[in-house]
Amino acid sequence: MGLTKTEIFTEEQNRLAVMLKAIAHPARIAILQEIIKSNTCICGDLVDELGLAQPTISQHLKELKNAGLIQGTIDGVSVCYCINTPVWNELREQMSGFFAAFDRKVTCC
Amino acid sequence: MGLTKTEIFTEEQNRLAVMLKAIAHPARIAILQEIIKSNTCICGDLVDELGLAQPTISQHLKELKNAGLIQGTIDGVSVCYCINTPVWNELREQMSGFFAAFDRKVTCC
DNA sequence: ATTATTAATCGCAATATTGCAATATAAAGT
DNA sequence: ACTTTATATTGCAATATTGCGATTAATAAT
Repeated sequence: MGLTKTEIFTEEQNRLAVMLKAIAHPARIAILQEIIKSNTCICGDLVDELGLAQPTISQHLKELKNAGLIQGTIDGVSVCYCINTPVWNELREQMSGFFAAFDRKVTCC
Repeated sequence: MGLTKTEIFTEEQNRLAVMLKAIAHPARIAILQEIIKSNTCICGDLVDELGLAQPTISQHLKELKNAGLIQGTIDGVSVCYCINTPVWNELREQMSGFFAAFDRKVTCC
């Protein structure tokens, strides 16, 4: 085994899991924070900023891109990464729905 | 290798990664949604609701509990699970900080 | 053409995750 | 004490993730 049973869950649940899984790593959180702070980022900047090797950063960027959270545009020799707004908004809405659902509950076991 | 370099990241980044990693699975998203909807939940309800075996649900509950997102109270033969409000609020604030940081940015590469 | 510069890919070893059958634990009812 | 009910733990096979050295690809500068 070792394979997630995606077929028994809704499309929304699977989508949200993919997006959150992409963020759920300290390096990728740091990368996203850096991109948000600087608006755009190239791989080399992140290698200098965080203490990780270039292939490692490149792979994390790839995972964030696969999840749709960031987009990369070729800019000469380098690649310019930035937040992919539509997907970012999708995530924001999913999460706020999540939080809103609990919002006013206080009673617990 | 195969070990995340937690030491080079901030405490906040690592904390957020742990919380998001716990949520980042469709089964655990479904479990959290069910708990939020019903306010409290026992393991057996979730086994009936989702199509997963009892040990599998139990393990997912354990991971959510380890991350601090839920808490379980023994209630006779069963265990009553509910959202752990302080940690849930911590997550909410971290995420809203995240979203707020990007909020008004539109320019991209 | 040659050489930097920048980023992606490959290959690998170490480790983590996923799902479940089998089993164990523990409280409640008889 | 015995049985039922509800959950946790163990052990295992399949798969996924993590990090990086070595290499490759592709553009830019000389």
